[in-house]
Amino acid sequence: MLRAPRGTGDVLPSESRKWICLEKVLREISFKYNFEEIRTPVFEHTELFSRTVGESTDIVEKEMYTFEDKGGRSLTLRPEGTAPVARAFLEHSLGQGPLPQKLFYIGPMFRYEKPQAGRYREFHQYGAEILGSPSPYSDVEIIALAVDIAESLGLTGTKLVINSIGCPVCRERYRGDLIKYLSARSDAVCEDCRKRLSKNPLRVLDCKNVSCKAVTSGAPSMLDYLCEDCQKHWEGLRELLLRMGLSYEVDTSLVRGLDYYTKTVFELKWPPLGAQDAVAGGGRYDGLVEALGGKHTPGVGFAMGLERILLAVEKGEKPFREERALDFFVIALGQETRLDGGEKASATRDERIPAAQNAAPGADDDIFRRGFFLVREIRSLGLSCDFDPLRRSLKAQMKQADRLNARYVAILGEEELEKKMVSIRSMKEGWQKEIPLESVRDFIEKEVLGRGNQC
RNA sequence: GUGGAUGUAGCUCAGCUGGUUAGAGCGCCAGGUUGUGGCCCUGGAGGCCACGGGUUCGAAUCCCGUCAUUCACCCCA
Repeated sequence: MLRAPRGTGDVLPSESRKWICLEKVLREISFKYNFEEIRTPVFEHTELFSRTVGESTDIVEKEMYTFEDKGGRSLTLRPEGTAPVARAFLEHSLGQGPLPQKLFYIGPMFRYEKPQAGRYREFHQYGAEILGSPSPYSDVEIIALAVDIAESLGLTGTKLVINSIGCPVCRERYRGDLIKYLSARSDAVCEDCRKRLSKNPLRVLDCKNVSCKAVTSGAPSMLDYLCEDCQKHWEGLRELLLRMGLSYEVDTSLVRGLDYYTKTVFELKWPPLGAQDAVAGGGRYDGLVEALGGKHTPGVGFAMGLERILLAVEKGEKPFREERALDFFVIALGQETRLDGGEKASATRDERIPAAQNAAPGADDDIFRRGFFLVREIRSLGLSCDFDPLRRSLKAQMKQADRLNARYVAILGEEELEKKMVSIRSMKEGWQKEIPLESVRDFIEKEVLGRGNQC
């Protein structure tokens, strides 16, 4: 049997309802913060990511889905959303419009990684970006948005972790000293870290290896190297967070894996998730737009892993309900109820269904046609409605209606047809009334509509 | 990429140290009710026991390999 590729998966109806709810919450909160949605392509020129995310990062080095199209272009399925937004910002000169631009996106991302709880090869991210504001107020707005979303979804007890990794100027100074410090102790760190030392020394800081931790605990801290501008920003950020009542933890080993970050970096963690507990992560990227050939345009943003969020929501205080609901189910009853002409129950499904499709039109057709018209009429009133095309027994159809969580059932049989009536039954309240065919519409408008149907 | 665990019906799982017709619950279909759902009862459909090889008189069961799933490391959302 052919299966979905490793690290990918189908979202079946019971799950897709949760996705719809989640996306609705995300959009509502985004609009509340005055962000507008942007949709960018699922693939981009490979160069966009290699230039911005960084050649030596894991993402670019080994996780990208890169391919050549028939025109010989090197393209890559986007592994993250910020660089594409920055590209679109430039391409459409959004910088010429009012600043800052506040944009959010929801969509699939791709990373060739070994799948694990809350980590997939195709995954979905929500992200929000503020372009054109250097103010720490924007940092805090981004963080507040992330926290607001988590709280709205019932995730209590999230942990906000922040750090500053400075700007290219002060980071370079720090980098020099850090390399000096680490080189002197290179035999005490793990093999991976010895490689990182030359490529990306900051990453040694968040190595979990015990001996590396021992070494890095005494290492110089980036926070002591911040230049005046970065220092002011860092202090402004912390003061604002404090005043907003957003509690945080400073973790100088928090180094985000993407090269474009400057100054503020942060993560929002939700510990019950286990190993993959970062539910949102982001930071400031003041050099990104410039690196893509634009004017200097500061930016801040974050991204949220939606599969991970969904996992968390299930474990949290407000899990999504997955109940389906139908307003009406129309049952048409003829003499020959079953379209399969009484095929043995032992027949398999596959054998029964073609029999149903080949049934010859009979005397019952009038009833079924009227039933079908009724379905259309109910739908035209704005209600959801379904019927059984297989002409099963009344009992079977009632059962089906029950399973579909139908609020009402309309029964159209010979008895009703003779009297030109329809039986309407409330599945929840249990009553059943006969209504003249021609006033069904009125009845539904009066009795059914307006009672409300919660989404 | 590294390490561990697991693969039996649509789903969740039994199947003892190898022994012949592979089970349960839920779900699905039908009947008990000549036209009424939920509860109950009865019957039915549905399994190359992940795949390939090996050991054995005999393998779902033991061994090896492959693939998949999963947890952790790495990294990240």
